[in-house]
Amino acid sequence: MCAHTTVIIALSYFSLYVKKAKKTTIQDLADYANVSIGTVDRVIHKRGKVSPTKQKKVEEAIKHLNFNPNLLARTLALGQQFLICSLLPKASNPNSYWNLPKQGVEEGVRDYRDYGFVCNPFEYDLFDESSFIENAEAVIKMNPNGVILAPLFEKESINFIQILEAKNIPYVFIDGMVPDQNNLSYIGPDLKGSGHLAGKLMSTILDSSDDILVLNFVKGLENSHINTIEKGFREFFGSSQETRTGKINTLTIPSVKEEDITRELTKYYIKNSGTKGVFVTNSRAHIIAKYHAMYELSIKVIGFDMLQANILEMKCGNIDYLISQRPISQGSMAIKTLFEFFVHQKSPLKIQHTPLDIIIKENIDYYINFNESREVDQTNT
Amino acid sequence: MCAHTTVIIALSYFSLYVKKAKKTTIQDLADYANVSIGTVDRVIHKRGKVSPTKQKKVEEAIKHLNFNPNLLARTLALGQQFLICSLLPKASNPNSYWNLPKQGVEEGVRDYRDYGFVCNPFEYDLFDESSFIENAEAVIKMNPNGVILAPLFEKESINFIQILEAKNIPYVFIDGMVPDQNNLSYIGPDLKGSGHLAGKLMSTILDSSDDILVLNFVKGLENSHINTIEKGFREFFGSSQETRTGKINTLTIPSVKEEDITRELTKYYIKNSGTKGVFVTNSRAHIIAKYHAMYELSIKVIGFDMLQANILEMKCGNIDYLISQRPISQGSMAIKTLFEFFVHQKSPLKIQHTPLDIIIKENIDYYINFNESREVDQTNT
DNA sequence: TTTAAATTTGTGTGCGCACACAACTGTAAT
DNA sequence: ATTACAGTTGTGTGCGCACACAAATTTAAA
Repeated sequence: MCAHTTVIIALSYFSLYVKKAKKTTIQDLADYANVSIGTVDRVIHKRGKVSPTKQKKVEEAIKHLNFNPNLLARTLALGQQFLICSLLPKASNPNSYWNLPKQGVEEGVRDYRDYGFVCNPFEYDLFDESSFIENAEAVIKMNPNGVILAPLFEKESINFIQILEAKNIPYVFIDGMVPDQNNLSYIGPDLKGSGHLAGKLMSTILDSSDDILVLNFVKGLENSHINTIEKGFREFFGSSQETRTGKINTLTIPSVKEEDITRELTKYYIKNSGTKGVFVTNSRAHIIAKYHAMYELSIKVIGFDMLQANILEMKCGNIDYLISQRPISQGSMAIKTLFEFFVHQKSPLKIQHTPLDIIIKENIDYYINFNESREVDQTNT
Repeated sequence: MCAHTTVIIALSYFSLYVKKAKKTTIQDLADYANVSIGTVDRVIHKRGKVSPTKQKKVEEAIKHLNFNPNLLARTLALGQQFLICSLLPKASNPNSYWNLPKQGVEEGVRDYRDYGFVCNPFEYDLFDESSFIENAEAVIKMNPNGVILAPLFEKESINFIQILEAKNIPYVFIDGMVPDQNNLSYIGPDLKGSGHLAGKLMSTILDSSDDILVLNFVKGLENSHINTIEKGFREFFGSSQETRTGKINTLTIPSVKEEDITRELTKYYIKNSGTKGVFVTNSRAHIIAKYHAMYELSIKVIGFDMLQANILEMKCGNIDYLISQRPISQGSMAIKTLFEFFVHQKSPLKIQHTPLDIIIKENIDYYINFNESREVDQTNT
């Protein structure tokens, strides 16, 4: 203890102000309570085997000295690893939507690498349930500490979840969710709200007599939550003051092949020439934007997410609004949520809605690369 | 080395998959290069005194084994403290703008507490240069490791900065900046762009014949960057396709007292009854929103930032658009930037523009409390 | 050739914590 | 009174790293 004091004096001589922020350690607690650090340790971790007298003294010391354990030291001592498995749809190409949450997860893991966080990504085919099942089994085999899941296939997800719960593995949903589950948290948009917002935006750029098309580019079962989005969209116009005279139609194109899409759109537009606005319920607004440009149609377009292709079309003026649900943040927040849960022992909110960013030509540049802004890796000084 | 191997086997027996993520340590490097950790240390820190042969061997080991130092251990060993001083305007009340960056700074510091980050906030009077000078001197006296500065008083800021540079203390600007300085980074909005965006939004809700008022609530020298914002606003209409026939006037009210404001507004509106939209160049849009409500004027309002008062007025329909420049993020990013610089040795981008979020009634809820969403502090399991 | 002085290497300590283990207390059984 | 045995309490080790210092090696000087 004597030596300890000397050190503090020597340091405070060196830099007077800095050292007063000295944090209290378990040794400080032990000194204060006149016990050994072993006893302090027992109190902190509730291991029992401590006499009531000392128990109380230590607890008082913790309060009095405002003790907060140094998580760096704790992590170092425990040497634990946190294996996180993500189970997300496979991105069809380098610029497609599902790269973004994945990128966010990677960023998050990088932040917590030293805390022993490791991520093992699994990807399933968006159009193939059996691929989901296979990958889910692979995840289970890894016996991870935590799971990040985009539960696009509801039924299969529930099966998966049940195994996770049996093995006591916490999981968070991102991008979409299955209701009434014991997930640690859901991180993603309020789907209904996003449809509602799209409705509002559409109403500001159209007259009430204009016809609207709700366009679903979908294949197979991908649409688990698209229904919710469209419902929100229609609800907006239902509850709106202004009485619309224009129609709102829905067109679902169950294909992503260009010729199919072109044919279906042409069929639709020839029949519905009063269409003045299109709401695309996923991230593929760029497809119809290109179509409009090709046939010189001046039809308003609202879609989701800042894919490279969407950014381009917006800058050309072929997309009017994009609603971003911060896919990258979803990934990094999922990791951060698990980190807080495991390391800081904090239970997250069960629902963490990501903001719905309204993107137009005038503010799009500030969103591009915002997440990557700190990735410059140049040694300083 | 033998003992070491045994440990790995024993652990991998226990949990097969987790352990394969074992990270390489300086001891691994030493073993690989047939030197002691001391030599490895010298190579890593470029302390010299290493023979070329071993130098190369160690460097090869670093590459071959993909060594990344454990920053937790490093931080723990160094036991260093990073004292950050923030120098921001004082918030006039608990709900005013300047609480938000401050809050962000606090959040950031909490994240990096264990890394020895400590913040000492200084606040100056927004309307009093001498208060700035006093506080700047106090900051210098603290001899901090880094500084976060909102340089509202340009001249005084430059003086302050020069001292910082002489003492080799890195500093970041938030919210506003002084051009051509050696700041580590600027974190905040693109001011001109924010005016531009406001112009765009205004144009979507007004006819081209409507008159517009640009309203500056200002006192003293607070307006260093308000000029830039207004310039961006006017530039939008200058460059816009549509030829406006309506006027754009500017009114500057050099007071924050209610009776002054009411009088000036009334004087203005009586003379300019064609006014259909108001652009408030700072966070005080709620003031004029209340005025409009009182006198039953249906005039569109666009302003900045999600203060409690602005949120309320927006929900009542008295504010049409709010542009948020993410003040909380600015604070936390400033800390994160300094953290990356000090701990990870990463130089940040010199300009980190925060996104300009477009807030309307339909998406405002998703922004409220988004930053606080992970603050639930309940022990789990 | 011996000694001194660089130069290059290796070792020991501590950062704050968790955990295994050793060393104490006291009480009940023999 | 002696042993046994819980119930307590204290000590030692290592996590990965930085840094002070000691040891070993080479080189220069005498």
